[in-house]
Amino acid sequence: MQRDTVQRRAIRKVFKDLGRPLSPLEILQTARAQVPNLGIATVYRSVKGLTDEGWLVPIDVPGEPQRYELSGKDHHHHFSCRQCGRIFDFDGCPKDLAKLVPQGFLMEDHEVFLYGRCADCRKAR
Amino acid sequence: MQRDTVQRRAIRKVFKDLGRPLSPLEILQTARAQVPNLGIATVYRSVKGLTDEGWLVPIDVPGEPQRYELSGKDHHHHFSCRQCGRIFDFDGCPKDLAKLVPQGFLMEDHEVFLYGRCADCRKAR
DNA sequence: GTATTTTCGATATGCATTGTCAATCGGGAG
DNA sequence: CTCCCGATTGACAATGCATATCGAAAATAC
Repeated sequence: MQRDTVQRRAIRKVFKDLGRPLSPLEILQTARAQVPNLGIATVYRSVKGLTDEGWLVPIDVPGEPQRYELSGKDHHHHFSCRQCGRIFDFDGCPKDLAKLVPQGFLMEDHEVFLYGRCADCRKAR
Repeated sequence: MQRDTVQRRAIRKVFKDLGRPLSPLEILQTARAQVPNLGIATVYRSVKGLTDEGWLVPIDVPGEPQRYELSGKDHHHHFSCRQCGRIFDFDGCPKDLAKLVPQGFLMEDHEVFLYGRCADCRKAR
């Protein structure tokens, strides 16, 4: 069974604190504040475990490494800040997607990505 | 200077014939109909050349290898068929994206991906 | 307390992509 | 048209990156 270790507690805390999709490297860097010599292998193992048990879900962002976020959120999409590289959630999605589907095609799912500057980066400069 | 070789002619022809975004492997497999022992390195080299001169543009599809398509098309997005794995273009895009941007964020760009079955795959079964 | 799982750190894998190099080809000079 | 040289090719090895695995040491659950 999955044990409750300081490393896994730290990783879970990182997700609950930041509340946005994180890459393995972001998880590592943030969790090291609590567990200084956390290994990247442990991050991958824990993420895999947490994904298998459904606590995390994988997120694919075009041209970026795999990220993960807490499962169970409402339907939403992602905003990528070109300056700081962070990914944020936003609620809602376009309502007129069905009109765009080509003749004869069947749409089962959709993804929307917005790119730009996040509030922090706009303020910073 | 760039020479006009049978390999590059074949690769350009593949893009003009298929008219959809192609991965290096798709290019290789299709172009081998004309140039049987075309090498993958040549595909990468040619694609890089064609991209540098602006004839191709790179396309990132979440969770998939890089693809390329002819430049100069009108604004459009991509449909990914879950059955055959091919990527198709579709025109137009949602008009109500601006409403979705979080407070204080600046949207500079957007991407939309649709997933499902293409017309061929729906017919096939 | 003891058996078992988990960790770390290094090393290994899988994959897409790039480099190497001898052999070949393209295309302008003659 | 033919020659010639540098650009290009194809096979293969090498890289880069994300991810997985290994074994000894440490931590956890019962």
